[in-house]
Amino acid sequence: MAPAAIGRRMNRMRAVYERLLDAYGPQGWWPADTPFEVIVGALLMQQTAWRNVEAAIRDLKAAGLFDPPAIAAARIPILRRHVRVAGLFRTKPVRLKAFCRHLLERSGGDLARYFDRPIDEVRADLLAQEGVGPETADSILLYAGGHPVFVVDAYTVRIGRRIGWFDTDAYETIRRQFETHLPRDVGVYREYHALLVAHAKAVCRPKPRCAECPVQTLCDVGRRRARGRARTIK
DNA sequence: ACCCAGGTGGCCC
DNA sequence: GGGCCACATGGG
Repeated sequence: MAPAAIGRRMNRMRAVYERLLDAYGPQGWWPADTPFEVIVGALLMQQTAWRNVEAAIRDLKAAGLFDPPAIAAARIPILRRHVRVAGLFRTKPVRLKAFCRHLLERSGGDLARYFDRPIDEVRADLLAQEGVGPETADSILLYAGGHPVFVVDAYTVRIGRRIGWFDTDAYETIRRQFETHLPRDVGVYREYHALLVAHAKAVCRPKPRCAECPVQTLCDVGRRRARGRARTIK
């Protein structure tokens, strides 16, 4: 794409960011006290309402099971009891425990040390863990490790498609698009992703509530797509 | 009684 | 590369 076109796309992505920020305010994500809590939340969150993840985290804390050594040493039936509320209870406890064991082996459970490598190396290491796909890996990198990667989730895909920014759900394609057109800034990446989630929960639902949409800019762009002017950026 | 939730891994072609 | 499926609880 020509530099001028990249510039226009960049301006539009930043304009939408400003609109979202005006509409919903700073989200201050990720909602966690420590990097480790980000990791636990990311592993339990998959395909589950956040409310239930919070309950599971509270339960684990109350049981004294909230650091890598404790979880790595816990028996699966015990872990299962505490995370059951987060669903998928046959896989999540096993993956959580295995991940903590890996953290211990890799860096003695020291997360600062774990993340202190080139992004690509940490990302590959995360993706090699059972139950860690691209979104979970990038959530951990961005919100726990402070690495500048843009997180793509189902909400990002839904909103982006409706706006007409892309016509695909290919994770890497969409991630590259955001990272290409935004400044490489951890703060912006964190806030943008959180704002997209806020927007999806508020009005950009499976059945959109466009009449109540406080971010008219998005609707304007959406109308362009409705007239067949959408373009997928390669 | 549905549908949905901040996915992932295992299939298949 | 893409499409479909099971996984499991809890809330609307």
